[in-house]
Amino acid sequence: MLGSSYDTQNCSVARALEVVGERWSLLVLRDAIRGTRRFEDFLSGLGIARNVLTARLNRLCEQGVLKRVQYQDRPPRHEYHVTQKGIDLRPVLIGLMEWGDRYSPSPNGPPTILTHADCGHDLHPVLTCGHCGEMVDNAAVGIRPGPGA
Amino acid sequence: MLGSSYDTQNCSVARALEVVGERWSLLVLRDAIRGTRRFEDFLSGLGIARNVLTARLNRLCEQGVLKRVQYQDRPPRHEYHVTQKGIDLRPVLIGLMEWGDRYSPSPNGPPTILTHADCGHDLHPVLTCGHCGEMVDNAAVGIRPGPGA
DNA sequence: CTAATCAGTTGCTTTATGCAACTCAGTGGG
DNA sequence: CCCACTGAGTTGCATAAAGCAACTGATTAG
Repeated sequence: MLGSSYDTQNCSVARALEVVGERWSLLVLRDAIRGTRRFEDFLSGLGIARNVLTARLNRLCEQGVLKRVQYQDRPPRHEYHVTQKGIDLRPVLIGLMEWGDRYSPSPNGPPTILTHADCGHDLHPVLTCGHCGEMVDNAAVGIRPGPGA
Repeated sequence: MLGSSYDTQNCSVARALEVVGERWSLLVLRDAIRGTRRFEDFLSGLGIARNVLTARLNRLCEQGVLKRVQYQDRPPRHEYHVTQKGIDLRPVLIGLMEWGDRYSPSPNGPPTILTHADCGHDLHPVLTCGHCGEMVDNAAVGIRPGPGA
């Protein structure tokens, strides 16, 4: 990133954004989660510049969000596969998607709809408390300093 | 943002990132949600450059994520308050926070802990299906094109 | 009269990004 | 053999964004 990064901060959000906060990173990941694996496919799907795509893929691989896998020799070619670490960012992408749909909707309706395989319905995830299972509304969220504060 | 933005894409994630995808935007919002309201407080909390902070606050206000509120005349001064639109991004911030804590933990433990006022416990939110209420694991998420595709 | 505070603005330098052109290894056709 | 084509980059250059320090302007504090 730029000269001084977010590292003066002791914040988990900032640490996450160090990894995926650069321009295009989350969109590359979104495509990767959707199944895109090859350089040229990311390129045409995103409209990103080639050199920037190279940089993003390398960084995401370094950070373990993607993994480079060789799929042929002669000439050596590789694809980019999402790792568990990458998949675990899906809640963030889903959050952005729901928010984008609500506040900057596309004219004809949402371009992508998630489905829940377990119940077969369209998926609009909600945050629930991992402890009591209740839906978390924003007013009920408190913040307190943790041990690393 | 830069010359060609994400707008060649028909994607809700991209539209959301048009609004909050620039460097610092989400961190400004995080501080605003935590209660920061004044220019100098954002500045010292973030380590961002003054001119960049000006630009981010203006853009977030334009987009309705923050609202500029005058709190005195002579000299006229304003604070920045989070709107509902901004608060609705909290799931995204929470997602980044949980992911950052898991994969780039700070050495002494998480710096910030969320609490759930309704049950009194620490909050580790999980995504659940808005329809069937089951916890959504990533394997169960499907994607299909929506009407705006 | 001077210093301090808050909220910016201005000017200049360093990074990132965008874009087009080029490389390189191998494939397919004539 | 010669030529075009594909996939995955690399290089060079122009533009845009970010970082940094210094400056402005209104007002209150000493």
